[in-house]
Amino acid sequence: MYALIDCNNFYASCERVFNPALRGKPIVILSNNDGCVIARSNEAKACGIPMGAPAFEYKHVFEQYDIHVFSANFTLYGDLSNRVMNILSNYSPDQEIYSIDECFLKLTGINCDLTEYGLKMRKQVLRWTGIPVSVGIAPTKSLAKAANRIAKKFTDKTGGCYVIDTEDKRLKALKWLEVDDVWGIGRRNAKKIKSLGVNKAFDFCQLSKTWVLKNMTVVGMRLQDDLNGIPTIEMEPVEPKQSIATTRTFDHDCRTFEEVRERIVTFTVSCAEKIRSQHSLCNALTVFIESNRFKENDEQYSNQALIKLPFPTSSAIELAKFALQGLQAIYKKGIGYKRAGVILMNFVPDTEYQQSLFYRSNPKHAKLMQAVDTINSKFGQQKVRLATQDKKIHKMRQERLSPNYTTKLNDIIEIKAD
DNA sequence: TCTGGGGTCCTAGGACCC
DNA sequence: TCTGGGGTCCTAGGACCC
Repeated sequence: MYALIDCNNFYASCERVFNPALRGKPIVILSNNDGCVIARSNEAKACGIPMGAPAFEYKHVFEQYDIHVFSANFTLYGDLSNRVMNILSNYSPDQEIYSIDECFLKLTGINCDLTEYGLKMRKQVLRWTGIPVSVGIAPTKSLAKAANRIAKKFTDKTGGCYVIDTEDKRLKALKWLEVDDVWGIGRRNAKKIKSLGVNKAFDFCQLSKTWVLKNMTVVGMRLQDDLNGIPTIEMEPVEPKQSIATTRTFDHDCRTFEEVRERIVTFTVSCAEKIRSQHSLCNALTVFIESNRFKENDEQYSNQALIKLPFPTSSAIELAKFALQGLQAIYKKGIGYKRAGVILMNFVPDTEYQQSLFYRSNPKHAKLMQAVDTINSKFGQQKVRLATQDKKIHKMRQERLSPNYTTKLNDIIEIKAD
């Protein structure tokens, strides 16, 4: 059996942990630059605020319903996530952390009553961290996802844990679950499936293999089996990432090459720091730039450049040079750029790689970067920067940021008493 | 004025090989 | 008039997830 444990309205719950007065009140969390709504409490959902709502368009709704608005505080959410995952790891040796707010546990060899087991997890996480979670348990991962949905939707009845352990329960769940809510069926495929008059997960399982293969590739066929109770989607071991990206939407349109160049270098430096921390070197990178798609009257342009490196490296200095080659190749004058990014890929471990006959990474850089990483981790992000980066650190708009309650040790933080 | 970010997997089609 | 057959590797783009 597999369990899927999912934190309820995770970001909103994190804000509530240290500000209990917010319990029962509507909360929304905004993306970078306070752009879009990326998380909502149940109360905020009830006010009709959709996921991804642009903050400026919904300003009046926030005021009308007295909604508490927060800038995303990923430091806080990341730390609380670690605590939740740590607790849950005690319930099975086989844990897959699937995202910041959910994980799978393989419950092989657990002989007690599974509903009790799930409720125990929920209770302990709530008491130790203040984060409410829902637990779904079933014979396959996609069914555990479905069970989790039931647990969450009918918390009053289920107490926050639902187990699919009989054929009757499996069929009942699939006949209840909408096709668009099936894990692995996205907007595009849901539309295709619905055009056949199929609306429930159960009916999706009845579709012919030929149709599924043709329209949804082998991914769809695996999902069908998994929903039918044949475990097909396995636990995934933690492995180093295959690509690492830093991408941003800017708070204004950048119209000069220098401005865009500075951002690209900063993104590259950030990516380089990330691959070093997973002990990889990269062999290729992509740079992309995009105009402002919301300004329909402006000339639209977007492009990307893939640069293959002559040698594998994780040196920010070398990577920045290659990234700028890419930028130069695609940069077009006269465009207002609104978004850009850098993606590193084709990784090899930093301990074992093929030396090129003619080119190699500057051997001094490895030590230099190590020193930079040490300094920055001790004294704060970007204390040591490349000269091509901006003199001042690019500050995001974060007008409603909560304190880093759990990770900021130097400051005294006032926590409101419950 | 303002509109998110970071990943994975799969496939079709092109380039190349003998 | 007529133009082989069977592979592999790579990449861009599209689907999905949170």
